[in-house]
Amino acid sequence: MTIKLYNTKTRQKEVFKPLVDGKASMYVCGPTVYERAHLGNARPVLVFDMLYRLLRHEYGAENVQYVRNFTDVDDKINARAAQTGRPISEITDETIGWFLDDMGALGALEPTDMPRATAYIAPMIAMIEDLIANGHAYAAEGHVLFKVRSYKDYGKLSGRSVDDMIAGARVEVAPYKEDPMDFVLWKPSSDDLPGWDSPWGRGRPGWHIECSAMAYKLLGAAFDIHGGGNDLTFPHHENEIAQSKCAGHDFANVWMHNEMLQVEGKKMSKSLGNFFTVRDLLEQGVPGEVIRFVMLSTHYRKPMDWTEKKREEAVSHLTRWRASLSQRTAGTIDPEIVSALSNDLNTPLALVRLHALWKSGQQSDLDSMAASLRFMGIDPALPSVDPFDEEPQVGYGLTSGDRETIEAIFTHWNGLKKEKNFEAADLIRKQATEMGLDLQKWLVSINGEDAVNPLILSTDKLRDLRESLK
RNA sequence: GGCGAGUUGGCGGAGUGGUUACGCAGCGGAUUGCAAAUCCGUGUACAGGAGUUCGAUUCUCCUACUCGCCUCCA
Repeated sequence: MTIKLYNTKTRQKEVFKPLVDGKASMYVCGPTVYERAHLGNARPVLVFDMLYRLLRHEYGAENVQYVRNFTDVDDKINARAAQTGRPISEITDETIGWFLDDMGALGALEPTDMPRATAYIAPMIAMIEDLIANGHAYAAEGHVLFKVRSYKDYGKLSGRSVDDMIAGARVEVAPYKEDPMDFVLWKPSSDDLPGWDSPWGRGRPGWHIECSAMAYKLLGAAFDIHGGGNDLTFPHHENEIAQSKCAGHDFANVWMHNEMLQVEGKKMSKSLGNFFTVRDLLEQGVPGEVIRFVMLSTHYRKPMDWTEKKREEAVSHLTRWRASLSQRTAGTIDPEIVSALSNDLNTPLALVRLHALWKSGQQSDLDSMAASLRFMGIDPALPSVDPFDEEPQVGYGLTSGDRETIEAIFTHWNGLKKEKNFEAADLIRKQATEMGLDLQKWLVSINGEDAVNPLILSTDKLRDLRESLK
């Protein structure tokens, strides 16, 4: 199947042709590890997870190399350490564990390589030395700066010129810079900051050099795809390109950028109070696959708006689909879905196809649907929409005690209906509805078993209602 | 100020130079103690203007608006 990808570098969709026939390589910028990943962090992870899955499907799992770094040296981490009094390594180790747990809950596969920046300081220093030797960088006052004017194509990826940017004048002016646009490759560290010995004294790397150095070490001088959020296009990726090209590397062939996430139509930010982490959602009882489904429902190059309504619709679809799929595992991935994904990751179109397969109801279509869902990172065999799952990341925060209580109420209600005592039955139903339990929706079938509609209930109120029935 | 993306029916969201997805909601019907769930039916929307064309929602230009990045937050 021909895979087409939109390349930021050329601003058009191109047929993907790997540098090495039958093998694909990709590098995706990973998180700076100092706190829980927020929902916006999850978007590139899921976008490139889908790409990774598609490439594995096309070339075979053993023929795809996927590198995603952890930035574990950064001033934000230093600040967090200073503020909490905890050692840096403790913070970064813990955050990396969280990140992998949270992304795993969203069904993201782990990349083949997950390098930590601090393990690649020597290659960074070597690369910086090389850049200085070739006149692309200079040392000044313990800093090493990249000479932006020495790379003629600087600004090409993001479509801007150095002169335009100077006009914009939002650059840090520092006395040691020859040109205000020059960016830091290496900076000095005081004794209380992490640092490594270097030809320029004890210091630490600037942000951009790590990706150039790690991509070179792990993927070589040239590789196929480089990805990340579109906020990274400038300056991060522009700077990566400048460094790597000036070091004589061909670097990435295709550049892919996902659009940003919004929440109810607004940018997620701490000041607006709409900032939340993936873990927050999971703990509220939103299953990881629901988060994934919502993410898949918008094309990666369009802004993704996370809304309560979309969350509800995703729950509804997955619940219904699961009821039809139960244990089906024998199918093959639907070709139309592969085709949709191969066209620049058209995940919304792939979901449309899933709807069609579901609606058909044919055994073979349902088998194919199950296989396709699994391909897209949603396991149809996992009963993760079970509201009684006590693990909050896959359920709705209800306990088995709640289950027993609801079952008792439900049985009682059904008994009254069988006796044609509708007046009493309706009264119970009304009481239940008032506390958030919709008895009528309770019969949604999941895997052939009765289940409740995903509602957040109060355990105490449930108990009260049950008592009142006795 | 610079750069980029976008504007599709009530909402969400694909796509196409001519036959106009799909989901949700709504409406009508079947079913049902009522209801839920399910099933059947139902929706000619492509920001505005100009141009190219036999024909444009789809291509070009302009205008308006929205959003993002350029600044620690992906």
